[in-house]
Amino acid sequence: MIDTIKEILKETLSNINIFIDKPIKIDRSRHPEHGHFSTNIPLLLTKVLKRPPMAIAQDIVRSISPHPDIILKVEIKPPGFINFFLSPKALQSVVKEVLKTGSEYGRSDQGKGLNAQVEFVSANPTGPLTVGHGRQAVLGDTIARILEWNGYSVEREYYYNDAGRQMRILGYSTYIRYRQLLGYDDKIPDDHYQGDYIVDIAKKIVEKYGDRFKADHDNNIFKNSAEQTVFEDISKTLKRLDIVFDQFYNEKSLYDDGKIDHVLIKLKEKNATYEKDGAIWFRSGKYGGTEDRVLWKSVVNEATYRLPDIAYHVTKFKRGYDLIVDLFGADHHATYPDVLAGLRALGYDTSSVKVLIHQFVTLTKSGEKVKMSTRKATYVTLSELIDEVGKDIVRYFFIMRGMKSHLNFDLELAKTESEENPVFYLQYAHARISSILRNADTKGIKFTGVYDISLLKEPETLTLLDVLGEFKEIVLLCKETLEPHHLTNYLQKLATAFHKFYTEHRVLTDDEELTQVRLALVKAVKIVLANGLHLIGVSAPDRM
RNA sequence: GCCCUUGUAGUUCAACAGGAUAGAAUGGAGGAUUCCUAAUCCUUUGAUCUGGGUUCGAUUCCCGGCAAGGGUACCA
Repeated sequence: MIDTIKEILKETLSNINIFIDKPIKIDRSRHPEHGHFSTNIPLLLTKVLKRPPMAIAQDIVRSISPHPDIILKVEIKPPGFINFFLSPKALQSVVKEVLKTGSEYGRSDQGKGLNAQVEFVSANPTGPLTVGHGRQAVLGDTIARILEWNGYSVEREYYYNDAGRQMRILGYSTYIRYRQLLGYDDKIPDDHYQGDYIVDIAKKIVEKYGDRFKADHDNNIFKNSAEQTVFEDISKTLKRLDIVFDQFYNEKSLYDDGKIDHVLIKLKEKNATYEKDGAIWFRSGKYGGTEDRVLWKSVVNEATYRLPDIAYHVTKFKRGYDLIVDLFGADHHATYPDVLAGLRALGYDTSSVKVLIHQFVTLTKSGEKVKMSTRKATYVTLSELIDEVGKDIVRYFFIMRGMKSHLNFDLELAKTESEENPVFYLQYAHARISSILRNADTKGIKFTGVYDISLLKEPETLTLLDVLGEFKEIVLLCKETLEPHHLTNYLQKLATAFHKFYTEHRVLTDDEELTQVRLALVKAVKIVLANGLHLIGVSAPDRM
C-alpha cells in the first residue's frame, strides 16, 4: 500500500514538473490524526524551489488526482507535511491478499537470484556455548531467515580454529583431569579450563584406554576427544534452538592448501606490506583500516590471526556471494577494519560485506552481575538457559532488542516472570484465533470464502487491518537494516490490535454475513502471526 | 592516553534516513467478564545524562564534559 501511495505522489510531482534527485520518502504516521502515511517532501523542496513549504504542499495536493478506492483524503499540516488517509477499501484489501497467499504472505523477491552467506557463532570448540554466544546464534539465524524470506538463497557458516593455543590448553586441561581420575595429585593451572565437562571427557578416555596415556601429555587423544565432544555439544545446543549450519569452515584448511601464503604473496606484490623488526607488516591505514598491523610474526615463524582472517574472506569472495554478512561480538570490532582493508588491498570491492557488531549480554541474577568466563567455568551455559525457559523464549528474548543495545538478561526474571512474557502474549493471540476456528467447527459454521469485506468498518477493526498491512513493510525494513527486533516489535503491535478487536467484537455471531467476513479477518491475522513467528523461529501454538 | 558501542519513565527497551503531541512492556494506583481462552481489555502515573552548536525543526547530526561495556598485543 505504501508503494501505491508513493507511485501516486511520484506521478503528481512529475505532472507539476517537480523533480527530486532523492528517492521519495513516505513514512507511517505516528499519530492517527496525521493519517496513515505522511511525507515531508514540501519541507525538503523549499530550499530548491525557494518557496514556502505550505505553498508547495498546496500545489502538490491540488494536483493529486482522485483515487477514491485508495485515498480517503489528503491533508496539509504546518510546517509542511502532507498526510494521506487511506480509504476503508484500501485497508480491507489486505485480507483477500493474505488469504490468497497464505504461508507465503509477506515474502519479497528483492533478493531473488542472489546468494548470501551469514557467518556467525564461530566459537572455537573449547567449551559449551554460553549465554553470550546465544545472542549471536539467534541473531545470526534470524537474519538468515529474514534474507531467505526476502528471496535470497542463504548459507549459514561457522568458522573455527582447532589449531591454536586455546586448543593446546584445552588438550592439556583434559590431560590433567585424566591424571586426576587416575589418582595423581596434579593441579589444573589457573589459566586452564576448569569446567566439569572436561572431567566428563577425561572419564571417557579412562574408560576406553585406562592409564595408557598417563605420561603422554602430548598425545592428540586429549585435544581431539575434547574437541569432538565439545563440538557435538555445541551442535546439539544449537539444534535445540532450531539452528543448523550449512558449513563449518576450518581455519586450518587455509594453511593446508596454501591460501594463507598466497594472500601474503599477493599483498606483497601490491606493495601493501613492509618489513620492520623482522616482522611483516600490513599498511592497513593506506586502505582505510586503522593502523598498520603485523601479519607475520618474527619471534615465531607464523601468521597473526589477521592474515588467515583475510584469506578466509578471500574464499568468501571466490565462492561468489552477492551478500556477505559477518556477525561479531563487540570484542572483535577492532579486527574487521583491517580485514576489510586487506581485502581492498587485494582489489576486492568490500561493499557486499556487511559487518554487524552486536553488544554483549549482561547476565544478571536478581540485579547482580554474573561474570562469564569459559576458563573459570563461571558461566551459565546456553543449554542450561534453554532448560530453564525453553526455545521460544530464548529465541525471542535475544532478538527483541536492537543488537547494539547492551542487552540485560535477568535470569530470575526469565524464569519467574515467564507468565507475563511478551512471547506468551503473542502466542496467545494465535491460540485464541485457533480456538475461535475450532468453535466455528463445532457449531457447524463453515467458512465459505464468500464475504462482504465492506462490513469490516469499526475503528478497532480498521486499526487491525492497518497493522496487518504493515507486515510487508516490516519484512523489508528488517532486510534493509538486518535488525530483527523490528519484527518482534511489530508482532507485539499486531497481537495488541487483535486482542483489542477481540474484546470489542465477536467473530461467531447470529449474523451470518458478519460471521463470514470476521472469520476471513481472523484467519488473515492468524496467517500473519504465524508467518511472523515462523520468521523468528518461534512456534505458533493452537492451544495454550 | 587513543578507538568503537551505548546513555530515553522506578526498571527493561522502541522511535525505521533530522520531522509533527518521544512509543511499548513491566512496576505503582484504579476499573472491566451472563457471550468465541482473563496468559485479555480499559483508565491513570512517569523519561530524552550534561553544556554548547548546526536549522523551519534535534533522542537522532557536530564539538566539549560525565558515566557504562568492549577494544587498543608479533593472543583468537
